[in-house]
Amino acid sequence: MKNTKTPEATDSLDDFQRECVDLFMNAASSLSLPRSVGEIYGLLFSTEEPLSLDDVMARLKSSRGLTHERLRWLRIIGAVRKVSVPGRRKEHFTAETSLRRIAEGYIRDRIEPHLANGQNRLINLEGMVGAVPERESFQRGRINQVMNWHKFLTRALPAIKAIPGKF
Amino acid sequence: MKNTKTPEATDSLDDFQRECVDLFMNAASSLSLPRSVGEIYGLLFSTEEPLSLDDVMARLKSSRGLTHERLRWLRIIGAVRKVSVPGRRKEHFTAETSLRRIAEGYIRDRIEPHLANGQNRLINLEGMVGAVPERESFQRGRINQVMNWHKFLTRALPAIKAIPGKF
DNA sequence: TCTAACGTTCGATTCTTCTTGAACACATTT
DNA sequence: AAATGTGTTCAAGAAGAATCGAACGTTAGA
Repeated sequence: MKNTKTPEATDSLDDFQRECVDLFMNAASSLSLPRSVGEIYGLLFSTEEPLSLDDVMARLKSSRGLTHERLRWLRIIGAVRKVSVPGRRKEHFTAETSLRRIAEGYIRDRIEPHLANGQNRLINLEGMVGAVPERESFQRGRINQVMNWHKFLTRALPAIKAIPGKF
Repeated sequence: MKNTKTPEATDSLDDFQRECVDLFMNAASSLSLPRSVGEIYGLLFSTEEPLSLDDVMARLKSSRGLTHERLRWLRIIGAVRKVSVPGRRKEHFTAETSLRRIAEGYIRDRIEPHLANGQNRLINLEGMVGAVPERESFQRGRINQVMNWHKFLTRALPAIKAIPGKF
């Protein structure tokens, strides 16, 4: 008879893990992220030992493709780290618990690119001002407004790194 | 022959408006909000005079129900203000241009409720610690971590109101 | 080199969310 | 009160996003 089970660690979740999975699933959807992102993060957050892709897949009963996709996203953002487990060939993953680092990654990958793009669009907008002369001053005012936002955000975002304290 | 057009103001957008609509539509979807939210905000942002629900509907060629729904959402968040236009019966709307106020509204309505809820869940989580004795210290560490996040966020969010400057 | 284990990609399917349009409710004017 | 203008709600259809699973690549060890 062949052994079809993983060597250690059960496939089912304990209460603590179930509750964490649920907690982060909710958090994810209230940030408008896919539920499965929160689900996976919650599992890793509540599990002491690093898990492989197959471990995660088995415990959350989701597909290989999806699990892979979400783990990759979490890794890019910096919410999950790849760790090598001695004696095992598979890649293993563990949760990053520094909110600061996660926020930095999220900002870097999801917000800053849009800010940079917005810069170009602003320049573009300026070329359209004054097609109707009586609206020119209103339109210039609006562009100014957006430039202020832009300036504020490009200053405020890096400031997060400078906030003291552990979080 | 009956007059089926609105008394003043054309139904079509000028270049400046079109560009703003597009700009905010993109911004909305990169914040994972419905595109139509950005579309409506962009129109109001780029239009000097307040617009009625029917004005918005006509110019964006979208349905009554949707336009109503989105305008209400924008109003609740505080990104759009209701203004009364003398001599007109309909309600009219105009864009709030203070990023600070918009952010405050968004935080108040979409983030703080989840934080409050998270508080309860944390208490709940604490009851589950130690079902397996050897995991107890790990689990306590995690709960501590989340409590730190919570503490940080409940301090950081109100701090936004205190940031000096116009934005 | 061959084989087996593992990681990655992608078309098809399922599920959510957005959007529409028409019905309803409420207020204002005649 | 009737008629008209206006605001709100909701069931059903359309569009889009999340998910699955099988096929394909890649790497490690025999």
